[in-house]
Amino acid sequence: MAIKYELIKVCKQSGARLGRVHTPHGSFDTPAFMPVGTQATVKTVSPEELKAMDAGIILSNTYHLFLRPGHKLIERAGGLHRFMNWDRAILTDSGGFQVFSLSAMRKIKEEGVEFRSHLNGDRLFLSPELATEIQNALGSDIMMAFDECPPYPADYDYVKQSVERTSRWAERCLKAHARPDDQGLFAIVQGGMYEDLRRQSAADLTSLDFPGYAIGGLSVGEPKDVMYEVLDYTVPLLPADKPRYLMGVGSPDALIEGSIRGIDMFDCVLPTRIARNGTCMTSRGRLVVRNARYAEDFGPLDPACDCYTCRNYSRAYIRHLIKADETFGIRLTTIHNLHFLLKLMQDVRQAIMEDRLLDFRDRFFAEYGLFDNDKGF
RNA sequence: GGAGGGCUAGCGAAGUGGCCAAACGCGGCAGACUGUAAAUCUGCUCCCAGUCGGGUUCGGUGGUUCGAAUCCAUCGCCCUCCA
Repeated sequence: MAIKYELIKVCKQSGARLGRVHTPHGSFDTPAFMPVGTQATVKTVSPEELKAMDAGIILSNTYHLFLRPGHKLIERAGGLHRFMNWDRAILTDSGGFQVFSLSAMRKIKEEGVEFRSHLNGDRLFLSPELATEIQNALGSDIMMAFDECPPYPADYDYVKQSVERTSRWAERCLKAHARPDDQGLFAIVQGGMYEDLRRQSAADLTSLDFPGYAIGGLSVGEPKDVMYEVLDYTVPLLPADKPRYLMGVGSPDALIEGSIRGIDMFDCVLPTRIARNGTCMTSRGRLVVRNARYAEDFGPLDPACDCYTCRNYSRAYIRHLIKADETFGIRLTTIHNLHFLLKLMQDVRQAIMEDRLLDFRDRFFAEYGLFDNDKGF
């Protein structure tokens, strides 16, 4: 087995899990946040910078690399790790999310999904077998099963057939998987906001014994309390000896709430995307550094932060760079936001170790508020 | 001295009798962003009210007209060419 989960400790106060996931490219501690590098790069930052901020695993994307530059090319380059000069763990998403995000230009069939390339309109076809073959060629440490991520809201009958198809597809991925000793294949539990469908999905997939399980189809527009409710009844359906991965979640409050509910892995484009759009995560809430109020603010983004950006640059300077379209500006905000989340997860792990994650959450929220609130300090 | 062209909202630039408070771009202000079609997208950007609505504009002034950024006269300023 390529992927092993080691449970280190359960927080007595919250039930959260402290653990370690072992991969062919090193281990990472959980709960963990995984930066997203869709096109074989975490936008604007180098592998060295990612390591400096303690990223142990990053994401990449099957659909995007299949289109460009092509998985065969990456295979010839010696695999994705070598191609992008990243020697720690890589998780590749299967393209299932693109079934959701590119819904206007694809058609779902039992065999797979027909896409029109978002780059040039080419007709493409992605199936469980092809998504698996591509990920085998890329050589990621963790591969994801090709799933269908239904939108929110979606009616019960639709989600039910989607769950059943996702289960059939997961089984096909498992069969097609050519390198189980080198790469772990995770299945994705769907079921929308319907408890019995989540139960059905989890039962289907856990019977196939994957080395890890993801929860998909959340953070697609539903209210946060709905997402937490789904987690409350879905996480307990997953085996305790395997990592549990909540896909697409990355606001600071949700990382803490997810950890409390027993999630081990998270990924999200939020920190990197909002960074490029001039918004920063700070210990005191969201800070839109491009706002005029920071034009002459010569202090750091977050006084409580010790990242490269906060140690060396002011809000006024970063605002100037972003307003002037200088790429260094979005590099600085990206570095800060990633550091912020990675550090947050370190703090979460420490709190689990000391059985005080609920206390930590309360203190964090008192300072931070919810992600939506800009305290604008 | 002569001939021609021009002056429109913070900037650039359309508009050449009514559908014009005036396209579009830039700049400015704000918002959104959650397994990345995103260094993107959306809204606002003369003044007051801020839902309706009201007021003052298209170099200045004076005309023509039911009606003028648009036509006429005149003044000012800018640019090009010839002397």
